[in-house]
Amino acid sequence: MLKIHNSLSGEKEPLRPLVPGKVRMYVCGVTVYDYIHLGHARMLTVFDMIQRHLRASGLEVTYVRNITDIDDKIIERAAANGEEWSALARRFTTAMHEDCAALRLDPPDHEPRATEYIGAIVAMIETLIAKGYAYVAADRDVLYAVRRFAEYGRLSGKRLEDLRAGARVEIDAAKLDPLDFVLWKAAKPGEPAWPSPWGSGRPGWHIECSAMSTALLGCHFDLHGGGMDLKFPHHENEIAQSCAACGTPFVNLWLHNGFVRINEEKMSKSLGNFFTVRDVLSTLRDPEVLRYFLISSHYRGPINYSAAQLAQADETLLGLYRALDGAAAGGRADPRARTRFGEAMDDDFNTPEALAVLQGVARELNSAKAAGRVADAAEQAASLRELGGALGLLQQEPAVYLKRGAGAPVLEDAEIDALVAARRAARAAKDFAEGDRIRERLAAIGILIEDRPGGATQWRRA
RNA sequence: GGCUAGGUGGCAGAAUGGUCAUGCAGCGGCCUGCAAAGCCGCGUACGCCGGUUCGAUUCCGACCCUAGCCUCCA
Repeated sequence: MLKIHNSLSGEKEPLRPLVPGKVRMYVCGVTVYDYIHLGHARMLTVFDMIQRHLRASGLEVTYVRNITDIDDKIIERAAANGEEWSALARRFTTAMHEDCAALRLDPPDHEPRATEYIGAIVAMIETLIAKGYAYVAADRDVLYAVRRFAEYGRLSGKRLEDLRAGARVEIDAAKLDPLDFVLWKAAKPGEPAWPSPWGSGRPGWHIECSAMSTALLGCHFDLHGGGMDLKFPHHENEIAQSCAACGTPFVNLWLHNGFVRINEEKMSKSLGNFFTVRDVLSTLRDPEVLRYFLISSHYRGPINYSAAQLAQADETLLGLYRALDGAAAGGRADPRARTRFGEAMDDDFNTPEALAVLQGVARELNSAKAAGRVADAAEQAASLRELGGALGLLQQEPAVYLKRGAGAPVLEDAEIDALVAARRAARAAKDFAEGDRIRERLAAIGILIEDRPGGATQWRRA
């Protein structure tokens, strides 16, 4: 039975889809004004993992992940570059898609862009004004009147008075309440703008998500996710907008992933301590290492990033591929491993536990290989591939994976094969000194030799 | 200041009221010409102080510490 931690209640709850067998899920995607960083990578990977497990559980999933392609930062960055804002947004959307593909993320079923939904956004704001939840301020911005929504603060566990007391924002004279937020921003000269009943302007960030999720999933749907930092105010505001406009409940389960930290601090642009996905990937043997690292701790907890941690993930993944290497294909997965794995994943997507199941399978696989139990080994290999696949791992050809190194190769594969053959000949002639010399020469350039029973030799890049 | 998560062995990281997490690193053994890989085994881990209990890392309370949110943010 699948249980999921709901940010709304703070407890694990069974997933009860509104339409039996079907799950509608919305995740706040990225604002495309720069290359995505590791924080985005974690969010994207976590919800990809979740989406995969829901489907693997037999549910029909509609996964929506938006793109914010118009906002202040896009406009600023484009102006700084002397670039058209829409060109910049397109450029970084393409870059994000490349990074997602490298991480082997399934594309969402829908990937709406805010600028494609201006009509729906304007309509929703009109409804909010008509129902008395929004007002046009003196500066022509349209604001949401937070005090009109009784439930405001429920998701984040905050009360309006506390928020006001701690508010670090300067009181804006145009606002009825300091916490009122912008639905529609009146355009300043030279800024991109769309026509509206309140004059030309552009949507605020919060209303985009409400309008897009409602347009694609309806007023009331099952799952909504995003990074921890979006809980307040973004998700709180979405609830206020959607509930008020639709007059129905909005989302049943809210999921929030933890942060990526650098030296125990949140990684963020403002702290200047962020790493882009493409920079990190360029240092790795394979993007799968990053994926493994990102799911090796529970999605809700923080994860501390360092090169040492990635090296550890690399070593561990390598061990899994080594186990797979040389095992016969075609076995059937072990039902007990499948059950243990499923139970771990059903328990609020406990990927560390699921990974531990994989390790157990790998150990049995290695034992079977060492004992020459070919059929056993094939069965365990099938388990590893199937369960690894459920996490988006271990789908590559082991022999190919093992030979891949992190940087540019010093020697071509064929040259290495020749040296390995020379070593084999030397050893066959009992010239161990020569054999060892070759091995050391290869080791010096990061090529490691592993002799297999029966005289075969596997090499890999360190 | 308000609110919310946490503090587990050298490192990373789960579960759990009494028995094994798991991985990386380390040590010993087997295997190997020697290695590597693999397998087997090893290490008195649960922030601090009280309480509940036959028994607490696990439940309760106080305290200390860390991180996050309260402004854009995955």
